Amino acid sequence: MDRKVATIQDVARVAGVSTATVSRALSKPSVVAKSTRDAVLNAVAETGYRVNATASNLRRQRTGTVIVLLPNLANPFFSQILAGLASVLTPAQFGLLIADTQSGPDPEERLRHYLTSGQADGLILLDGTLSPDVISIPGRPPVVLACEWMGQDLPSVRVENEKGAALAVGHLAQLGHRRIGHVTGPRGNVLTETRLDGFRSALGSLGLPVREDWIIEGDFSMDSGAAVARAWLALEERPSALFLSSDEMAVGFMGEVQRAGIRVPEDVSIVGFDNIEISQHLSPGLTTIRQPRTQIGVRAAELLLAMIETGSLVGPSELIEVEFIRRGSVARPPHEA
Amino acid sequence: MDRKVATIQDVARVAGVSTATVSRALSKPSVVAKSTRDAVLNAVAETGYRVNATASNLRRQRTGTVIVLLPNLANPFFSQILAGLASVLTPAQFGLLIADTQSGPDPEERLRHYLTSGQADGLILLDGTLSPDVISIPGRPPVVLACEWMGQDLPSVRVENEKGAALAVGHLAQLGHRRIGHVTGPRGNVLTETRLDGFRSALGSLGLPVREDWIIEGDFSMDSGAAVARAWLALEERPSALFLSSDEMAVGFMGEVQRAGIRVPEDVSIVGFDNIEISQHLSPGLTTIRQPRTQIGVRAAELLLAMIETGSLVGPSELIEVEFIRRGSVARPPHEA
DNA sequence: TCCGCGCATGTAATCGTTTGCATAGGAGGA
DNA sequence: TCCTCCTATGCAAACGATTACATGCGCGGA
Repeated sequence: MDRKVATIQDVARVAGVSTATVSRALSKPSVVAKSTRDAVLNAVAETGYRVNATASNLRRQRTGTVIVLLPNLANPFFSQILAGLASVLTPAQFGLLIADTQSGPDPEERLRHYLTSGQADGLILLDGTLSPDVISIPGRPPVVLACEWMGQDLPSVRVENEKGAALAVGHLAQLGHRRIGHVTGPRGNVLTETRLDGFRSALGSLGLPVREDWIIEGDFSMDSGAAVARAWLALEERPSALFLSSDEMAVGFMGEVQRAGIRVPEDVSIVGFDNIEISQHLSPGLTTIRQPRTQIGVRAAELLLAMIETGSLVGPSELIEVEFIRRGSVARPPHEA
Repeated sequence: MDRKVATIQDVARVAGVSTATVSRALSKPSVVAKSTRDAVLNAVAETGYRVNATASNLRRQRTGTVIVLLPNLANPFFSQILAGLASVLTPAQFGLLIADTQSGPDPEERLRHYLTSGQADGLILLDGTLSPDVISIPGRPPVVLACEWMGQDLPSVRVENEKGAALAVGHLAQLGHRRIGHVTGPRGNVLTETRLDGFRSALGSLGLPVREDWIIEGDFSMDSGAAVARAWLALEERPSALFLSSDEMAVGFMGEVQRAGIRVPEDVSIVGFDNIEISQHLSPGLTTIRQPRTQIGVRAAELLLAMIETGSLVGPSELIEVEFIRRGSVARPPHEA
């Protein structure tokens, strides 16, 4: 009896109806009579039937797969967004094809490949470095951006990056800091540029000078934070406070300067961005801008599902709020009032 | 011409052969004559044909999907293993269905569900807390454990956990520590138990006493590390060195005691386990046992692919080596010689 | 010259669902 | 009573690939 998995045929036989009715009873229950619906459900229970997703997908001309393109899976920031994605996509019976753009040679080419291969019903882009040109490919599946992306009006989930930068700078200025520096992500990345813009205009509106030599390029990683710390230590004139475009860089920076004997926050104030889990466990705790990462993933997945459902290539965008979180890594500046 | 995606029929027509020949030319090139093979390949190039994975899967009675069951996707430790898995599975045309056991109500039930649903060609288990009973389900797909699992002879990728514990304890003892404590993961978890066993027997073979009140239960998380720190601070008699079963707990512990004014390593020596990225960026750097996480994922995926290939439920197991990494968080004990 | 063997290819069934179209039967209005 | 319309169901054709089996052809040995 149970040597093989039950098919829809078995259910139909047991319930004494046709396979069409079984299919309908399961997918649109409203169109079948209550009595037959019950008979079908009983037969399903009796046979242990589970619909074969592959066959269903084939017939319905979909793949049941969503591709996620991200720069680095090992980065906890992305993996938490991924957790949000999975929590929506998995219950909706979609598989996740994860493509790490760092691991291959040509990310742009990979993106183009996925858009044309018909391997997925939709695409979620977490890599802000990819060029937006490719999305004009005809016949491509719906795409949602879960990171900012320049000048594109694709559906996206965005974060209030400018506001985050303004919150950081505003708090530092309020404490009395006038010499405020910034550590960016890699140039060209949209997160980098938006936060940098926010930083610049926040300084401007507070009447504080923008010192270009205090804007230092990093790449969001802890290693680059440590490298920036060494550069900062070598400056003749140092900013008294630093806003870093990611918590990871802030961690790397703080560790490196502490090992060099600098005290945080007495000698330098530090503000990060992200509120990764570790931020509250450092000594001192890291002041930062919180982004709800899981929520970003959840919303992006919901947006994409809606587009897949309707077969549309356009859709709404979502703005996710940020929040300033004060911890021990900031204080009044050392010398000035 | 290109208004729809090309099917194998189109290729066959263009190449002037049957669909069977096209299929063979692509999947087992050796059985078709060179001339026809070339004709087929040209036709493929001309039409832009890509095999429809869904149809192929249906016919071949597979799903093209591998399910990964892990306790917490947002944990960088697991996401890095996931990166290793993806780097093997994605090129092999397998999708990844990620199931977070924390997000649902009944993990055991979920596992049973996945084993019976026929939704996947294979399963990878990263959650050491799940009970091994379920694997006796008839007709289940192949399973690989990428974490230790008690007394099971399922194919698995294991790490030298006992040896790691021994390395940690050995190093501390060599520095002169005689009062060494241990912070475990959650009880019942296999990693927890193996490392605890390693800790106990290492102390034993060094002739050092095992103080049960110095063995404190955590749950691998930073938060629990901080909680343990508060417990440690409250002890009348404190161990001078602590081996923690995860770097995350060590981070939480170190941050908390530092904020309480304790100096690391002058007042207490700390050794973690994992070598997560942040370990080297802390101040002081965290001494730890390195586990190559990406490699664990890669090997697990390779093992599973081999089993899927051969249709076998058994396979070899793999032992991954660990390495002791000394950083600033350990020193000679404060009082004793 | 004929037979048989093996290689390369074609024919067609099959995987398990979904769904457009056809149909039966019942209700309700004239 | 008859006709119409609607609802619930069945029939059968897809979806696109793979593969067992059949076939045709050429070549070598007897």
